[in-house]
Amino acid sequence: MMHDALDAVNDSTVAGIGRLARFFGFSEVMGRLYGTLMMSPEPMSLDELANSLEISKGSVSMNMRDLERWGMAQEVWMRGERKKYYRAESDLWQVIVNVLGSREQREVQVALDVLSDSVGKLKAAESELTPAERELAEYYLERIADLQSFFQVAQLALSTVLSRDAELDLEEVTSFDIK
Amino acid sequence: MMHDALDAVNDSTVAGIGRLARFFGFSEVMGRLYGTLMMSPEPMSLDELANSLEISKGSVSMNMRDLERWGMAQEVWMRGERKKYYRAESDLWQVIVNVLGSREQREVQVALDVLSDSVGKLKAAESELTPAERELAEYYLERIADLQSFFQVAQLALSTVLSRDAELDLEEVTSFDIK
DNA sequence: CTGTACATTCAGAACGTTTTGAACGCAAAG
DNA sequence: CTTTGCGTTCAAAACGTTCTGAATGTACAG
Repeated sequence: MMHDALDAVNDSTVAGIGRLARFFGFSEVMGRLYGTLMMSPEPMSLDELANSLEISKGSVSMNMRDLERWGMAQEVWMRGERKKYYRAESDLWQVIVNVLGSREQREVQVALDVLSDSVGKLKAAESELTPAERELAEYYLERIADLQSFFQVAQLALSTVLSRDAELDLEEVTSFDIK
Repeated sequence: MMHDALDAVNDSTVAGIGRLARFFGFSEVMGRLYGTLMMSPEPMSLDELANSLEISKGSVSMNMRDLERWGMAQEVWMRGERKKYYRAESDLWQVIVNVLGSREQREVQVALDVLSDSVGKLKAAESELTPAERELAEYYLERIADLQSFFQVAQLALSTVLSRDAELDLEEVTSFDIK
């Protein structure tokens, strides 16, 4: 009923975003739902989504909840309708900021905490160590210092990205007009 | 036999790197192997690794091959030894450059290729479309343009990071001496 | 209050991934 | 040539994750 090319483009975009989602540690279904919404001019109901992706309504329900949690989709109230409708957060930079801000930043912080805890343990135990153990402890401290530097850079990079105005970046690059 | 604190630090570091590996889309075992090597002052043999992590030799063999492919570990020839020994690539920036350079960059390129293919399809089909379909095609082109901008920024960011001297970044931040 | 139309939950099934260990290959030593 | 010690492979098993669909919850309409 609809032109083949439209279907094909829709499918490959949805598949691509699904792939991307998986790559970033989300479920593939989440990505496909997001892609489907993004390619729909109108908000879609749970049933429409389940139908479009040929998955169960239960799965749609749970995955849409996750998408909402990540700020990747929002509920839309359609007057006179009892169904829930969703639309994709269309500002991709907002999505990135949401994910980096809550997930990645927390991850880095946990890593740094574990490392400084380790340093504490090693220093506390220092006096009880044999000379051979002490040498190993020194080695551990060096390796841990490397990891700390690494995560500190990551943290700095994250907060830099997060404090930037996303719109600006987008403008800059689109104006390059790379073919 | 070894002091508890040393064991505890080793374990939590190995676990942390395993967690991180999983987070970045690698297998957790790969991360733990890398962590174990990084925390070992001496190169380790497959048997030592299998023993240390309490996993099968087969698994160690396969995962070490992957680690080598990613440039995260290197084989070390010990003279007079028939065993293979490995050491971790200790420059974390080199590891990042390896991964971003081969994996992420390819991923972005694939996405961009699919998108421009879609644009081609839509333009080619334009003349065969009904007015309603044409409107949808326009909408698709807008969304695809958004995605293209997004991936172009990603590509730009990647090549910027990759062309930088990694050592430099590390210095900059360590000199901040963030507590 | 009852029926209807939806959304949500969750146990079990389906599925995909990872691990294991036995079999095999290979090279050095005897 | 045979044995020994190691690494590699791969089919089967274990495991973890995701999906399904029936049961349940919820809110509105009549």
